[in-house]
Amino acid sequence: MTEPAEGRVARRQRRNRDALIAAARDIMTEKGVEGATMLEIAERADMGAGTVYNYFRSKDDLAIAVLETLMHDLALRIEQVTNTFEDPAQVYAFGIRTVLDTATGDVRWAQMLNRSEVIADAMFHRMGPFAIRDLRLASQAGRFEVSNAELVWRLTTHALIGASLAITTGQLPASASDQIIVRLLCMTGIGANAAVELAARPRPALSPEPAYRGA
Amino acid sequence: MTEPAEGRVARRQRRNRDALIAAARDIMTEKGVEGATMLEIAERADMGAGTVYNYFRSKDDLAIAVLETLMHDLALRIEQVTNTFEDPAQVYAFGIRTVLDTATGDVRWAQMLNRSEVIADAMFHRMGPFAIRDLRLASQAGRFEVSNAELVWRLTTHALIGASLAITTGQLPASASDQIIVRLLCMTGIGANAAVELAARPRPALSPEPAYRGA
DNA sequence: GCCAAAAATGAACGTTCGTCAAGTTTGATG
DNA sequence: CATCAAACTTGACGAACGTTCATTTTTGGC
Repeated sequence: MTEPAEGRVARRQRRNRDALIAAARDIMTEKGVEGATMLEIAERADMGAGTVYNYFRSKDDLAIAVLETLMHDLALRIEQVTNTFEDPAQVYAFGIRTVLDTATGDVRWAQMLNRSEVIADAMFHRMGPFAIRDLRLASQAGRFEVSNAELVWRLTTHALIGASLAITTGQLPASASDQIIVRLLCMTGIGANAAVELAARPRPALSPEPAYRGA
Repeated sequence: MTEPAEGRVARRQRRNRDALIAAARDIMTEKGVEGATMLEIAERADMGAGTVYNYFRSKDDLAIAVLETLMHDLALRIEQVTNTFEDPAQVYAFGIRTVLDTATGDVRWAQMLNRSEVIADAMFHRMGPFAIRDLRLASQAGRFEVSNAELVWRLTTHALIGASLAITTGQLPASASDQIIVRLLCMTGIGANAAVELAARPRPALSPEPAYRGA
């Protein structure tokens, strides 16, 4: 059969896969995606260079997997803070604000921003379940006017990554963050005034990032 | 002296530069940006491989120059149609709608979309003077509520390119175009209802693209 | 303990971008 | 017109990359 059972083999393969992602994440953090070579990644994961291709079809595939771990972790940490909020619109606002701050402040994100379409796509899929849920909740509560939450989230991810790139490359000042969030909130159909108010609310701190222990 | 006069040398250099852009545009149209090699481009422009680097610092520089010619041409053709419009908000709406249709329908654009950040940046700079002017005119007329037109345009370019990429890769249906334009118009601070109305107005056809004759 | 099948290996391959020393053209000057 | 320095062109070249593949090693059911 093609899938007899989830046995020891599958577990070992998952461990190797995770080791590769961890190694790639470390090296790509130091040298950027293009600067990281497949040979170096394989060596840090204690494998031959060819073995990597048993787990990832290409270098791009591996880079995407790395990004997805970063994003999933961030989404969970955001949720830890926002699940005490009263206003569902504020939950969404806090989320995109935190993503913007992380993308521009965290070196590991900043060095990957020049692969915009890959990052935006990963963000759409990995953080989408959280963001789209929040958009829908806020719409049901009458705070937002979003008929197609997926579409709004898709546009928001690209604009968010683009804005982050503009900030890290100095084309936009970091002080533009507030205005960026206001305009992204405008896409939810909320009025400009309400968006300004929403973006100005105090934001509690995120919990620190836990150490990576694989998947 | 460094710049004695605009003589024959400068003219020949511009001809060479234009020939390079034209050659690169052709080959990148056929094979995409990554598929085009510097050697092939140089040969089609009748130069040695090394000569290209006298005109463009890198392959990226050349790709950007190609994009900029496409965008400038499109901006002029849009202007030809919209300068008869009464409503300044409609001018902007027609512009972004046309860009979206072109980016998803024209093969030459579609094949370059996977370099999102480069395309978006070129669009920001080359079409920005037109778009930002339109945003300001519509704001002054009380149709939009935009305090920072540059920022809105920056976010719009990235969202627009991202949406185009999603459509060409099949992640979004082409029928989502209307909703995309509505949400991009929302970023101008106009209400959701007004955005829907604006996006639904009839759009006259664009004049056909003139043949490329260099610069 | 045996064996077929799956996984790992790392050297080799084909391409790539960008560089460089050598040769050629240019145009102002005497 | 002859001269010459500066600017330009050239194409072979280097270094490095992602990926492949024949070979070896490991695996796990019998």
